[in-house]
Amino acid sequence: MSTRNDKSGIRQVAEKAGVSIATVSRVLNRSDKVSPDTRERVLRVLEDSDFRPNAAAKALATSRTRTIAAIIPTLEHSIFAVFLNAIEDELAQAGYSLVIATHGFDQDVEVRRCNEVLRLGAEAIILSGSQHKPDFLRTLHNTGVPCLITSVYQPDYPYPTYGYDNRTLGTDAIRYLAGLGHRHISVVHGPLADNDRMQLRVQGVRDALQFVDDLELTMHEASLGVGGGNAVASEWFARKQLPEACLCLADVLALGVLFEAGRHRVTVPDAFSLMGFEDLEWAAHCTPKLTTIALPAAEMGRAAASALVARLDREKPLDHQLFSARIIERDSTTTRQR
Amino acid sequence: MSTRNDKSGIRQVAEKAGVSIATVSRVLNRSDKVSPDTRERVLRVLEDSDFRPNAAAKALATSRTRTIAAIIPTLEHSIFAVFLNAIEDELAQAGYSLVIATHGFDQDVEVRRCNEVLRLGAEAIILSGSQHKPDFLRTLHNTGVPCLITSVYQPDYPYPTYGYDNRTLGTDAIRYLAGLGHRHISVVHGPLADNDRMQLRVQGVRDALQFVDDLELTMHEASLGVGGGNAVASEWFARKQLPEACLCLADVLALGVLFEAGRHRVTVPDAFSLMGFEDLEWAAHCTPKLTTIALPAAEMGRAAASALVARLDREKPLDHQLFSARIIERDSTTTRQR
DNA sequence: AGCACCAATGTAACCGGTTACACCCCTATA
DNA sequence: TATAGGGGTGTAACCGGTTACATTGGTGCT
Repeated sequence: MSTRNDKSGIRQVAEKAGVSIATVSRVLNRSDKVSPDTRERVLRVLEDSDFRPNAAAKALATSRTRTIAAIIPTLEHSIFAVFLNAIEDELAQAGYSLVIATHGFDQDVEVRRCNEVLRLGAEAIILSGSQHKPDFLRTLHNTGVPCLITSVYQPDYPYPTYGYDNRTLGTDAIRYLAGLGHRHISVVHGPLADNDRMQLRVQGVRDALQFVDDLELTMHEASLGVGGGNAVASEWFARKQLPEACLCLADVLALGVLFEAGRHRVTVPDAFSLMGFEDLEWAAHCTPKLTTIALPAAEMGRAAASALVARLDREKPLDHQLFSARIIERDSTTTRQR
Repeated sequence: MSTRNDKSGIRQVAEKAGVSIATVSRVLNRSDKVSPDTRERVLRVLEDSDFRPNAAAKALATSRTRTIAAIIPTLEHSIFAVFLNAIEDELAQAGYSLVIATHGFDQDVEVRRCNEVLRLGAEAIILSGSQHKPDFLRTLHNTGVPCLITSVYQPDYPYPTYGYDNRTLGTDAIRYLAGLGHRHISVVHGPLADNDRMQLRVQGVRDALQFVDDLELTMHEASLGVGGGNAVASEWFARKQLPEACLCLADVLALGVLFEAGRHRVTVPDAFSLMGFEDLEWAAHCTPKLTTIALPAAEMGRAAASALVARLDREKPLDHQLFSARIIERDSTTTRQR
């Protein structure tokens, strides 16, 4: 129940323990050359004086803040939440703190937010996606602050990427559906502006045209949410023209399509095969259970965090890393009955 | 393309502009007494020298970090993501940064994480729920760091709460269902341990017994996820005993119940009325559209953030604030046919 | 005894800003 | 003309740690 105005700093502790501030600092940090009994004495004082080291002072003296920033589009897509949760957990274990900044898919805001966290002292930056304001990455690189691009994997990219091969996965998804006998596939994707992950998936989908004969694709853009999926499917019902198969490039879109189908008393996969992308928590529990591509977001977050920690603590250079996503076959897809 | 080793600090800027560091600092902060032309000159130098003020130094000198921390159970429940997104946005506008720490519903971890962010220099803390480790709040209060309890509203609580009246909302939900003629209601809730919001809702549900005659409640605990809802409903189908109405104290649980019903070719609300709690994005888009209680999480986050900013910037004292949630009647509930 | 050496500890400079106070110079007033 | 007043600016102390270097005292060797 210490009263106010103790101003318990390292100097107060030093005085109480009858040693110099240097010794206290040494006890606080490396066990470096401090005699056992002195250490004991200092530790004892440290115990009951509620000393809380001033991070700003420490940061100023050492030029280390032990803070890493993640700059993401939004927290409201669960996939980012899962990703960040893993990062936060991993960083906490390594004694680092996470600062989160969101930009709402706006590249200008992203630059602004990045400058803010840099000013704040972030020692490393986790970015999402490879598409950024021109020069942004170069400028960032010039600051000397390590930076990791996540959610995409592009080994030829000038900065290290940790992520999935969104493009190939898009192709894989179509090939999978084609393998079930589907040739006319409706693809529902989210807004493409400022979202390169989505763009890559779409590109991958288009690539499939080269591999699959007689393939016909119909693209639909929808807002990234269950409502977006609803809207697209609702169109189909309005014109009474259902797809043979539907690939949604985000699980939430698939959920929207699924619900809309239910609203029209149409069941999946009887009426059409439905496939998602991401494998969010509910995908394994919906009806029918959703066939989708499992993105190991948590694993990626964990790896990104520990790579940056290794970079900062042990100078370990950053490299690209691919996280393999795989198709999870569940009940929402079926072979085409001819 | 500034080369390395510029070490652009306030002293370098001062030198380049031919003024003293005090003047640069003055230009950087309040417009306080600096002659227009001097300011102009300094600003010009500031322009092309990529000067980035050192936040640690500033924090050390001013004892201000302009950082606020939010300590929440997990990012993986969308409701928290929505909440944080709003906080982050609001803080960014006020020039504050948000540090996020999660504790995974573990009170000991919560204390630990709180100490970390405090050490890091958080000037205010946003907590979730009123249930914490004994003495935690008192100790926190003794540090002098303003703290806001969110997600609950308890005007008699010794620390300011910003939130909903979870208990009354629980009662309201049951009364609403009772009003539709339902008397035998199955209530599905998430784990109660270390989650007082859930406990309050359950308590509120029980309170309803005093207001509604012949009311019969059956409580079911489930893990907080779609899978949890599945499991509970699956039991009902296994023993072929469906509820007349089902209240899920979290939307995800309702989603699980809904999907399980679909799996057994049972439609809602024909077979039973289903009601959720939270109003997540998809609730307005599922089939049937879910009747639920809309928690204004974003509004609450925004208000919490700006209250703390007002407290820090203008000494405005914190108080309790109630956010009214209301029942959104949609299609998953119906009157009981006798 | 004298000396080298080393471990333990203290002193003080330093990190990069902020800001109290001193100072200078110019104008208004007596 | 002497003086007070005040705006603009600079000097230096300070924030609370870290750490290079100095200092001290003890041990082992010749």
